Amino acid sequence: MPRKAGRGPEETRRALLDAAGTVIRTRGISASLDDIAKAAGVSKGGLLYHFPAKDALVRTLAQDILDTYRAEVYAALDPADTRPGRLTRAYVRSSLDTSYDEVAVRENIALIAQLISIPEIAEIARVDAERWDRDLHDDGLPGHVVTLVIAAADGASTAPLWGVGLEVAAARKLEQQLIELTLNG
Amino acid sequence: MPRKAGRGPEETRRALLDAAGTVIRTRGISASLDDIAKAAGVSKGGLLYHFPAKDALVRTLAQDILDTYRAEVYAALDPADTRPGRLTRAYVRSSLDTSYDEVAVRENIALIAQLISIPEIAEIARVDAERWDRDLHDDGLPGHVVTLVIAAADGASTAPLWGVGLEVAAARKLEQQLIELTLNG
DNA sequence: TGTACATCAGTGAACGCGCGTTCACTGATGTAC
DNA sequence: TGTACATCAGTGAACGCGCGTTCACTGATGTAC
Repeated sequence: MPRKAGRGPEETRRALLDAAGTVIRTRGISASLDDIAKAAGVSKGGLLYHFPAKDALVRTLAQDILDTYRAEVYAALDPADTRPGRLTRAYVRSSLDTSYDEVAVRENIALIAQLISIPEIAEIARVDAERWDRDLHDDGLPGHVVTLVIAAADGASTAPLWGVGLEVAAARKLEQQLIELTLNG
Repeated sequence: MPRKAGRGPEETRRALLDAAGTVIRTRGISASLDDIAKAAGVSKGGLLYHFPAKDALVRTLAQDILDTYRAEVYAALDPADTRPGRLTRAYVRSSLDTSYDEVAVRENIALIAQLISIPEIAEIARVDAERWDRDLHDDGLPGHVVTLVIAAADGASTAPLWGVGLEVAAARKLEQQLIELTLNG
């Protein structure tokens, strides 16, 4: 049974990446290729046609998640906001605003935390983190304000990883406090 | 070759836990029992005498790390400090003060992040996180201050996990800001 | 103090299972004429 | 428009290796008398 009717190869590839995300999120990084392939409706061989090895799949997945998050933050930029710190505020909103896809954002952090034990992926994450560092420090705010606000946003969005996330009201309040710090800091 | 001269069974057990920590830190959770055992100067069978299965070893390791961290924070309590928020300040100092064993504290976070994909350990971490939540909110500070300060401390100490930690000067400055927030908040 | 015996703290070989990777093969799709 | 052929997008069986676990065995330590 070759090429599934109603699905082009690019869609299969996308389905495999998505399946890898959900399966690894629940079963951990030791999830088998078989499980991932099945979740995408493809045989293990089919998976390996698109990604020559597990490493390649997982590397692509990590990069994809980081890119998606960056795109989300930039999409959260407020066009009406022209004051210094607008990127920082978008970052805060993306990290804390529960109206987004709260679960997805937070689960992705847990997923990346798992993938990061693989050296190649640690390197990918490092490059991404350095880019955030540059971009956020070019955002017009004093360094110590950026450090505090971003650390708090990261801490809050990483909290579910340890088992207890913020309640919605607390997250709203924190978001408000952090935004204010970027305006009066 | 039974019982190694100059080392009692309790010391062997401790050596196995320490070895598990360092080996898993560098090679990830998929590190083999053979590697861990060798690092502790024991055979694989010897390891399994002390810990009946890999799960048991890793569970004990996780609990040990969490307990150690808690003890460190409580040891960092300032006896001269009787104002509200003293535990929160100890938490901040433990997380950020680079004079402690900075590397160890931060690497332990990375280690726990890896272990947390195992459901049993996720549960252990959740219980621990809830206990911190209670203890910190009984510390005499307004909830929104605790949330902000602890989130920032967590975010800063988790930063190395993503690849770029704070510079020493920035960490000092952040520590100072957070302490001030607990005093004037 | 010596002896006998039980238990403790391991050793190291063997087993078996799961999983990543390879490979021969296949039917649909795209292209040339 | 039909036909021939190449390539694409897979399938699924087989292989082999690593790793967790089991197990028979062992020499040192502790205990009773």
